[in-house]
Amino acid sequence: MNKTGQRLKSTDLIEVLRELGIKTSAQRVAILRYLIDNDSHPSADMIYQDLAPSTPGLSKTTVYNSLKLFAARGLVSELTIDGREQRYDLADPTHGHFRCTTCGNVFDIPVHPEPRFQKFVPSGYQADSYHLYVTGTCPDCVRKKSS
Amino acid sequence: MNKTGQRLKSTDLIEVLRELGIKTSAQRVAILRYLIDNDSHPSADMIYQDLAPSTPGLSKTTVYNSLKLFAARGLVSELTIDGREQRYDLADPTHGHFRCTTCGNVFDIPVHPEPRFQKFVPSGYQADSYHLYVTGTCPDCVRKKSS
DNA sequence: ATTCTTGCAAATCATTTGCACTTTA
DNA sequence: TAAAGTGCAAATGATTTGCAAGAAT
Repeated sequence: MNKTGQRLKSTDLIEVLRELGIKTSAQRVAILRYLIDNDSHPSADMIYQDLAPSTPGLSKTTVYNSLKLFAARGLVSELTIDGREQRYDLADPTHGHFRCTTCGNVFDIPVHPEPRFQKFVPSGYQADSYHLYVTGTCPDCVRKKSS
Repeated sequence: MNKTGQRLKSTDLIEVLRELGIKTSAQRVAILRYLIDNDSHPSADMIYQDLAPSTPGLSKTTVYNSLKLFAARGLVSELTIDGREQRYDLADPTHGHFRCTTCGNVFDIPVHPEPRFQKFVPSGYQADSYHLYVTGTCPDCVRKKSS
């Protein structure tokens, strides 16, 4: 379920892909829809597990292929937030990530004006993207610990 | 070779470990020295490959064990900067990282007053660490491209 | 029709684990 | 000497690769 609770029309998703020069397929549309509908920063495997029942014949290879392609086209960003596995997120430069070291969940944190990070980049370096990554305890886990 | 070009005495390294409640061993001292002498954000395997010739009998398992222990004690930080493998760095909250997407090298960037990131963290969340991660092109690669 | 995508299985590669042996405090 | 560390080899788990069959333009 996405933020607005509406199910996006496949034709809209197809258009998104076309605009990025990505050939469409039922699988790619399903994966894109999944990313839009879930704020869960999923791994390739999570996507596969969730989609497989409703997407007959979907293979994990295709999930990997599609995500890699989406990332190359700038549609999604690859979060390397956890040592072990790669996580994915719809590309959106206006937020960073907070990872709770207690429950392991990853939360978005708003980081509006990215340009303010420019000053940290030494001259000579050409920055393409900025990402703020914070580690700590989320509200739920803070509560549990204090009770 | 470290920044000052001096070879640190083993007794000093041993003291560092002891202060952190880490039992010492020849391997741990070698790994710590390596981290101090190299600003290369190495992976466990790079450390192993570089140290193996001069550290008879060193095993990759020990490199992993030591790094995990150092990280738990706050001596090093685990950089999850690349999808594939974990990278390590002497802990130092006063810098972020810049990864050149052309040559793959990782550079430190000074990010002095961390507290300035606090404002991005929504209330209720308890932040332990902040890390700014920038992606782009390093000066060397900028030069090569324009020539 | 031609080119790109898919999916299976096998291959890789980083990291972890089990366990007997060695070292440290 | 008790407790912790080490190293080998095997196990695990995520991701990639080769390749034949299927789908899109």
